[in-house]
Amino acid sequence: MTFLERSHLEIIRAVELHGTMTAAANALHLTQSALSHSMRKLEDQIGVQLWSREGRSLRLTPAGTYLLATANRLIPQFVHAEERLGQFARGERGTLRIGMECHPCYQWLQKITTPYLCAWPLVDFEVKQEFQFGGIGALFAHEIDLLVTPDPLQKNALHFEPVFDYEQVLVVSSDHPLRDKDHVIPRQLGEEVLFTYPVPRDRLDIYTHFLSPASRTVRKQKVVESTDMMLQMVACGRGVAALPRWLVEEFAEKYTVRAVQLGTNGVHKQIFLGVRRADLEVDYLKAFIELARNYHEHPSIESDH
Amino acid sequence: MTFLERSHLEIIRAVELHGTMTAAANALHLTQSALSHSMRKLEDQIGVQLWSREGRSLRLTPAGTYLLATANRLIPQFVHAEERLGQFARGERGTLRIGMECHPCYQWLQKITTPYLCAWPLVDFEVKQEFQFGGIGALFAHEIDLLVTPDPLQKNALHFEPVFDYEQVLVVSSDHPLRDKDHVIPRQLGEEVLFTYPVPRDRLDIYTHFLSPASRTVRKQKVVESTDMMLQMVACGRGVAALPRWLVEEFAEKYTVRAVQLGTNGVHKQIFLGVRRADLEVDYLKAFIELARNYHEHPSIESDH
DNA sequence: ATGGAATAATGAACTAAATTCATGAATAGC
DNA sequence: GCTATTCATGAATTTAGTTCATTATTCCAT
Repeated sequence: MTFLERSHLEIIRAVELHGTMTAAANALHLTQSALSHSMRKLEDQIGVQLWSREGRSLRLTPAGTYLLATANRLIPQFVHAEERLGQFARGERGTLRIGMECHPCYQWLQKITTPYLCAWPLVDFEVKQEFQFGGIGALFAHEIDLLVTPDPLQKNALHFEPVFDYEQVLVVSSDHPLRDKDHVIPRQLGEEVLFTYPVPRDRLDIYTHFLSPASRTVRKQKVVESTDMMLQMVACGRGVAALPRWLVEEFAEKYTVRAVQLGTNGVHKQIFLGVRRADLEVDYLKAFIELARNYHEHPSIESDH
Repeated sequence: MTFLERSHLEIIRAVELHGTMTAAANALHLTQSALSHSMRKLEDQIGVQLWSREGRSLRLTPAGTYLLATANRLIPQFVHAEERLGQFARGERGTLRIGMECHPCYQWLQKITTPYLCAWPLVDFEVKQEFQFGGIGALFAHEIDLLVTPDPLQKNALHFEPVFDYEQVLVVSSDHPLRDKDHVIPRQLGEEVLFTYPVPRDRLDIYTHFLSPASRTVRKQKVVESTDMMLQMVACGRGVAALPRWLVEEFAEKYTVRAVQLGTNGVHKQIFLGVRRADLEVDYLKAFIELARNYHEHPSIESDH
């Protein structure tokens, strides 16, 4: 009943990677014959060809294509599991895979990273930003170990920890009419060009917390990839943007822009750290959350250098 | 370097599920000794205990807990992959990639699609219309599996099946001078505006089978993207077009247009389904050709509702 | 306490499976 | 055509996994 082995997945990947069975066999330190026997047996068992043999070359059938996709998904997880087991063995135990679900989070993360890496030199650090099934899905699927997000979710198996409060503000150029206003109201953006990161509107605070509740919109929305680019455009009067206040202050020397409060009360946000509850015991993970929680209490001190 | 096998994952799951190694061994149709040896070897290789042996019972270590979580995540994916490969084997699942070489073919295809998708719910369906090296080239290059074309080609490795006969007619508005003619001759289009799909003239039947043989042309040719747009323009007297008769009848309720025979004998065409001969064995492909062949025999019945 | 039942560990014998070796057939490129 | 390369195949061989038989431990009932 169970035919499929890790070795089959390794082989189909290697054949795809190296082009021929012979080359794949060398790469795997096996003979071409071994691969041929092994895969032929699998084909017999599942009852479908993985490759169509055309002349002396192999072409993946739909079934083969599917199996290759499966292999590309599963093998890295085997490799990662072995790595982590090795880390358990050496008592280091740690690849910290962090997922980011918001652009400003990334700027914040960079401030935490340096002190953490110093304190935990043996912990490998990976940051991912794209998730097929969202950040929460990535946590569950063990693609990541820690999720940085503004949207916590009440789940039994997950724990969310608030680590950073910030205010989302409007960024305008230093000669913009709104520059010295105490605050701005949605109507005042009606004729503006708004620069945003390339994400859906329902993930942009300026829409969900400011424009949309007032049923207002801007003249035009333009997406830019990077914060630098965004501030550059704003600085030279091409439009406005919405960013965390601390981020604007950070870039104050580089770009001459002003921050204006959004609405009469301001838009106040929190960043959360999500983690699988089972991992709350893991030392190097616990330490990261601890560091993050303590760090946000003195952001002004750190940024005053 | 690669220790971890599917069997290890199966074992650690079974031990957790059944409580003891002995029970797990029975469930897996192996002996207790086999499991003990197998897991012991893995522990030696990775250098860390998976269970702490407390008396005669096993308690998972942190490393073991991690491996169990990995197993619970990966094993179901193996099982699912095997199920899907089984579906491929039984011809239930595949990807049917269809290439279209003519615009009216597309309308025809849509009529086949619905019954086919119902009959083969697990077959993925893709339709492509642009080919770098033509439809035949796309078939050879395995870009597509099925080519819908009016131009069959005698090739050893390919099989072409006629699936649909139709008559290409001139479409005019309901107050056009030609509306009640028995047929139209090339000269009578000399002052007309002709709407066509955006393809080269040598792929347009009205040129290859009607105008060009008589060395005639129209006053002006205008291209439009869609059949709807084409009929709309014709209906309001902006020009004429050439379409399959059944297509015109299908749109008769929506647009008040008339069909007039092209020339004394009419322009009669066939649509062919091209397939690689090697694929004639594939169930879900065979079924599509079968369905297409049977469907065209009663087009009038279907369109009379 | 103590014997019996159940557990996992261990080493040797055995079995099955995977791998290699040697070879053949097909084919792409020169 | 010829050569080099590719994948397939069958038999021989090696490796790995499994069982068998046994031991040590421990849990539990008496």
